[in-house]
Amino acid sequence: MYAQVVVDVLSRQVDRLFTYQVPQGLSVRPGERVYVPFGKRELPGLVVHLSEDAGGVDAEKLRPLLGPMDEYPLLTDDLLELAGWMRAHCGCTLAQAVRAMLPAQLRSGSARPLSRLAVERIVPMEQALDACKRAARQRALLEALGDEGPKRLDALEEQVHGAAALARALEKKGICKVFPMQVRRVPFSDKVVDESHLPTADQAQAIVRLNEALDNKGGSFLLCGVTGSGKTEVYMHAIRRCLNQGRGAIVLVPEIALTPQMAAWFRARFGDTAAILHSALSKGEQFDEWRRIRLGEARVVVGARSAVFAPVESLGLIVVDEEHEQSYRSENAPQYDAREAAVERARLVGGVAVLGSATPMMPSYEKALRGEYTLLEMPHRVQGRPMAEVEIVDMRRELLDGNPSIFSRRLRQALKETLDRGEQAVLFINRRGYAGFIKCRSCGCTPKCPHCDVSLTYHLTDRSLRCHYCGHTEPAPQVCPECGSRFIKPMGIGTQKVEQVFSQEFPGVPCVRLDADTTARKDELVRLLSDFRRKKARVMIGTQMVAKGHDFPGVTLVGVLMADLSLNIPDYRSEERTFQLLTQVEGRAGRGENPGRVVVQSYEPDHYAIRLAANQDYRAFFENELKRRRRTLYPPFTLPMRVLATSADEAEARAAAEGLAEAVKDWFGETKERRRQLVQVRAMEAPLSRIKDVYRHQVYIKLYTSAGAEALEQIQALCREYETPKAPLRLEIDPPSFL
DNA sequence: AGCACGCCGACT
DNA sequence: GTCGGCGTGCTC
Repeated sequence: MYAQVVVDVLSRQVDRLFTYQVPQGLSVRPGERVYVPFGKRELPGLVVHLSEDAGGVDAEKLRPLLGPMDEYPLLTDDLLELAGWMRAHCGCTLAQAVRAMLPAQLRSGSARPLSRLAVERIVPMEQALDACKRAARQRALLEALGDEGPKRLDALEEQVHGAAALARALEKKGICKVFPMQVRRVPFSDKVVDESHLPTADQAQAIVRLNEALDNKGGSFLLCGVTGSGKTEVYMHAIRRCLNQGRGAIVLVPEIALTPQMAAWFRARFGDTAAILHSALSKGEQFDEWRRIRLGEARVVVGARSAVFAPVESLGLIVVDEEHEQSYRSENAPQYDAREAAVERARLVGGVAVLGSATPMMPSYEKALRGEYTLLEMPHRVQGRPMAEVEIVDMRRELLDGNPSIFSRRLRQALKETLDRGEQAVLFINRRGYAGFIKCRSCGCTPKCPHCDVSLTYHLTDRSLRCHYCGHTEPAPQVCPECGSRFIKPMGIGTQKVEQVFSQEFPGVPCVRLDADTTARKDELVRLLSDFRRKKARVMIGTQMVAKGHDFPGVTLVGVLMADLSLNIPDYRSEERTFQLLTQVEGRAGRGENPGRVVVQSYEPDHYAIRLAANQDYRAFFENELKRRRRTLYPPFTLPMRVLATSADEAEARAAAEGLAEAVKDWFGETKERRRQLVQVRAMEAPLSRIKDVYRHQVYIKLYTSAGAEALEQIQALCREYETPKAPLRLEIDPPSFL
């Protein structure tokens, strides 16, 4: 018998399977970890399959594997297949893919199942009590211990002081046994509360379609439902169906630590059947949850991105909630996209994948329209609640009318009314826009790159405007090129500023500020959120994080201070992000009994992203944006990518980038067909041209979507060819930013 | 990735 | 004469 093994070495040069003899009398299964001799070393590896013959390799060369590392296979068969898919689609090695699928603690070796001392009576109760007639406290311990097998000493200590010492004494007498008992670190209540409401018509329809798919061959779905339409309820029904079929389910959420309600819900509804995986758990807790899943004790998994690899046996359903969230893309190797991995994994197991959002990513919705996913729409809120009423305030007008404050008259008035009624408000400011673009306060225009249709970035050092995509540079204008106004200057205010102005205008009103500074620690963030939910604060001022999926029933007013900030960050997705952000933040208003109201302040009040977000009209936004993407050649019509060359030696970085750019140009120039696949290639300095004395050059490459896997592989191969030990090249496909 | 083997400068 | 620099090359 022979085993094909992925050896735990990350290098590309060993990115293949190695065949080992399985020694007589040893049995290993696919998915199992084994120790193998590798050169002079002994390394962990993972068996991917077994065969009767050596598979063409010279049988003399084959060495025997040393033996299994664990008691059971760590990966399910579908995960082994998924690892192969990742190598093909994420440009990672098999070993990297496998590592991503295993809890980190398994590698460090310190992953011992946590055990606590427990005590168990080993003789009949009567005999035991008889033996300690004169020891009242030992008898007390025996009684506390009762008849139901072993109990943990730390639990007994609460009833009988000094339980440990007493137990030792009883052990000496041969009455009891003290031993370490394995415990789970996260205790769950196993009460199952089923509070399912009668589904709305929208929900019922979605549920029917998902059930149908679960009962048959599976499929991929895009659940597009407005904020407050009750997508979670739909997930719940699908999960129940799946469990009833004897299969398991995975629910991915963007950042579970921020939405403790989600975890609480699942615990309440599924009790011990649910496992929660997220980064706020200790490594040990994560491992315990992982093991419970692997051993089949937990069959519903809720977790962040990496939970898509949870080793659920006979998986039937994967839900990706808020599928538009950036956090589903992994930035460091392996660079996978959890949405794509979810769809692929569901396909491998013949199950169902559901991507849900009020504002799906452009490519997802486009796939749904093309039929790659089945589109399920939920255009109405539950219980017939109306969408919040959205008002857009033109900040150019405010300036003209002599109000230079960051609060418009409308917003100030609305805040006052809301606070007078004893209700709560959220003030949202998108600080990511701080990246430094310039904007004319009179006409609202922002200079854009003539080649790339993204905002130009203001560089203070030489007062220039630069394009982060193509490197185009021009001097910053003194007067607005559109209207001649002198009020053209860098934009951006922060949360501190808002807080300061707010407390001046509304003295004594308690407010919380929520941004990266105040929430460096996760528990601090959770505390601020719960303070606000419990109404200890009346107003919450925050960045993006206030927009995300929170349910604050007391909030009836949402103020968006500068809707334009995210509109002008130099990224082709800034229109899409602005629409998503505004739609989500507007969805925070009026989730309780009282109707919601939203005031959006903007210097570009007529921009389609702002207008259509106010109407919560996803479809119209999509159509509009798709037209722009077609015209400006961005996804889903093209695939932008860049190769980053970094080196302590500037000349090396430049040479690597320029060499690669030439080679790419040449390769695509070779045939007529390839020429049609390429939009552009260009080598340049990276926008952040030096970080910590490491020089950065980049090659910007844009391909038409028609270019297949072959083109991508070629680019990867050229990267390997043109990198040097001192100037490594890293390919980033559709990177989140070009800095 | 490691850890070899392999061929050229300053030290006991 | 050796110890040791890190440049290629292989690992079932």
